[in-house]
Amino acid sequence: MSQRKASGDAGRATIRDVAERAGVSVASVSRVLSGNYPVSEELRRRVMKVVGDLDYVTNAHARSLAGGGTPTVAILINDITGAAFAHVARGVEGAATLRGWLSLVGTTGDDPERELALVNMMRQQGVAAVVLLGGAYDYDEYQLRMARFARSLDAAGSQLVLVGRPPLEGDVPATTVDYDNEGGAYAMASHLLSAGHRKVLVLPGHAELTTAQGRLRGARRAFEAYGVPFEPSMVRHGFYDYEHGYDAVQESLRDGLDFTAVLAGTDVVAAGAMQALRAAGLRVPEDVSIVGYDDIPLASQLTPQLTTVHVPYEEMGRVALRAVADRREGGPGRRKGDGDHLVLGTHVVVRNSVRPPAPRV
Amino acid sequence: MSQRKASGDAGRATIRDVAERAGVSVASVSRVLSGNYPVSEELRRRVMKVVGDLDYVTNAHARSLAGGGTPTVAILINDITGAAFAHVARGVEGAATLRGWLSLVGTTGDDPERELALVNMMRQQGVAAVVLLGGAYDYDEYQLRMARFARSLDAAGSQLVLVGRPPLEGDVPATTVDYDNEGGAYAMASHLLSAGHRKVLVLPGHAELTTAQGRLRGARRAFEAYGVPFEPSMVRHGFYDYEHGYDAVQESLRDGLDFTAVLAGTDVVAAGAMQALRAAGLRVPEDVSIVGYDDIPLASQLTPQLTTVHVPYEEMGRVALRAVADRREGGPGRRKGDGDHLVLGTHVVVRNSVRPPAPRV
DNA sequence: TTGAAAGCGATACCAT
DNA sequence: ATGGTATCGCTTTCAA
Repeated sequence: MSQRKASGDAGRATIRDVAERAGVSVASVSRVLSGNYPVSEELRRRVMKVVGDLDYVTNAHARSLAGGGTPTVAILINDITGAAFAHVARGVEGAATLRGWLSLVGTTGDDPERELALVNMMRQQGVAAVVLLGGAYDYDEYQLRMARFARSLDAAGSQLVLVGRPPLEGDVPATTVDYDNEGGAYAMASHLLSAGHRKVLVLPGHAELTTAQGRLRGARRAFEAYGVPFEPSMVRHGFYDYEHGYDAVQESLRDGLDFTAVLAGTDVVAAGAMQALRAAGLRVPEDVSIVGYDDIPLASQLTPQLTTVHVPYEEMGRVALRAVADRREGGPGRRKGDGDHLVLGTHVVVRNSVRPPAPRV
Repeated sequence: MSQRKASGDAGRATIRDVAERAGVSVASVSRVLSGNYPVSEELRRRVMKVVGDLDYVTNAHARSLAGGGTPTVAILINDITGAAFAHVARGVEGAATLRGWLSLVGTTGDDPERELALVNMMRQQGVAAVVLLGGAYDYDEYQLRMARFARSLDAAGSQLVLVGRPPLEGDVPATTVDYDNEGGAYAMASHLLSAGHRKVLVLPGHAELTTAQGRLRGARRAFEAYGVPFEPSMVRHGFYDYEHGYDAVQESLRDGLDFTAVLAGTDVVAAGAMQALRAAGLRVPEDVSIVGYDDIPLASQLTPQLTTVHVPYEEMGRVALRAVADRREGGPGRRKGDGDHLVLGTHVVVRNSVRPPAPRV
């Protein structure tokens, strides 16, 4: 009987417990378990037997400290509840798990304080990378903030990855995985214009949000291309939620705005708009056409099914993780400190929510 | 200049770097940072200055090893993409963050192998608890599997928490946070019956899934209470997805089944059913009524808005985390090894998808 | 192939 | 109030 522990049940078994009980050295146990070193069949057998008996698992903290350790990615998001987030997260988590990596998740709730606290927490954890998800509110301070994160993480041997927002300015050690936001909006608006719509209610999202800005730019460009004047009065800003879509349409109707189509900033906003239209006795798409953006499952679950812009969220997640992994292994011909910028394509998915405008009354 | 590191930039700064540079002992630095010990103002100032300059953060692994460390909860789920999951996760994550805890996330994809691998991985991480989310497929092996998880985790000073599924049988050290699944189904079915419906198409979900079983039981009990015969031929099993709802209704229609209402196992299934009904030229709720289950945002975004059963997902998440925290601190009058079973209430949310059945043709 | 021992970075006990 | 140091559990030279 060993002196310390009466008889092996106090707390968690350690590698030493396994070694003693198997009558071998801790080094040997370590080697058997890591599997990255030649060991005799006999040794492996004896060790594994004890490991099974004791239901032993390695202490990840000790392992990390000593050099080994499972890489971990941290996913940070404003609100875990969005469908778009879920798909990016699935992409990241799936790719991470495939490589045996772990995924941490944190929500910032749009609070810079919490964001900072979380980034530091992740830095303490020694994560391989911090992945920031979703559009950002591009205030003055924002660029500095992110640059600081990037450098802190980089200095600690970690990385900052921005997903779904524009790359940072200047020479900042961060990777960006983005999608052709403006292009998608351009194509979507063109679709509406080519169907004959000229009076379009535009609900791009919150004015300070990078994604909303891009979508608005794309729409405006399409109008220009079609030689159709873009009326600022037809633009209503607001959050990317159902209520905003509902309220914006309801108010526009009340204000006597004249429109034959709604270009919504997201599918959820489109859903709200649709409901408001119907509440006002208007039919979709017979009286008013509606298009969304994101192509989350909701888009095809609405009636009529929504014509929208497909964004490859899950793939973005996978791409982000691959970028992290590549970079860790000293990516091909890539200076450390270099910022990568990857852009994935978007495309319009035509369903049943658009019809040519009804002849003017 | 110290001998090892040329000049403080190799990798991450350690507590020793901070101590040297501040001209104090590592013990002092530790005390300043932990803040759980009296230190002079002067010392604190000097240390914090250096900490700022070096952008130092403590190594979480070392800290854990040495005794301290941030508690972490692991959330395990089949598919991260479900709305119900998102809300439970938000509850858990929110409550965790509130306490300064971290949240790990893993997806099992319905694969027992991956589930086991993940549980072990979490055990290695020394998590405070593993929270398993969502209904389970209750095969024979299931109970044994979970019991094994529970004991392993318990032996390692961790915990197993089951959320959204029935408690385990026997004396297993696991906590269960569940909702009144059967009661909700009973109420929902009663609502339909009291509106006059007698021919109801029931889509409870996959037959082996605990949640589906409970919902089916609830429905059956309601029929009995109303003295209405429950026709097995009116029940169609399938996955909890949009396609199942669509296909089940389409096939039922094709098979000439006679029904005036659909009792769907989830809101998503209801959405699919709704679409299929409309594709067949039937109006909701004028021709056929529909009810769902879960009360995810989708339910109120559909047209007509769905009458459904509200499940307090987010609260379940919070409750689960609180249970973990309580237990860690030696919960009030609770033997270690005791399994807790918490059940939250559900209730029907009446919206616009139900009408009394149309007079028979 | 296997074992002994030196760290990894922090905490906390024991001195001072 | 502050400093020295054993220790946490594991990996990894270095020897044998």
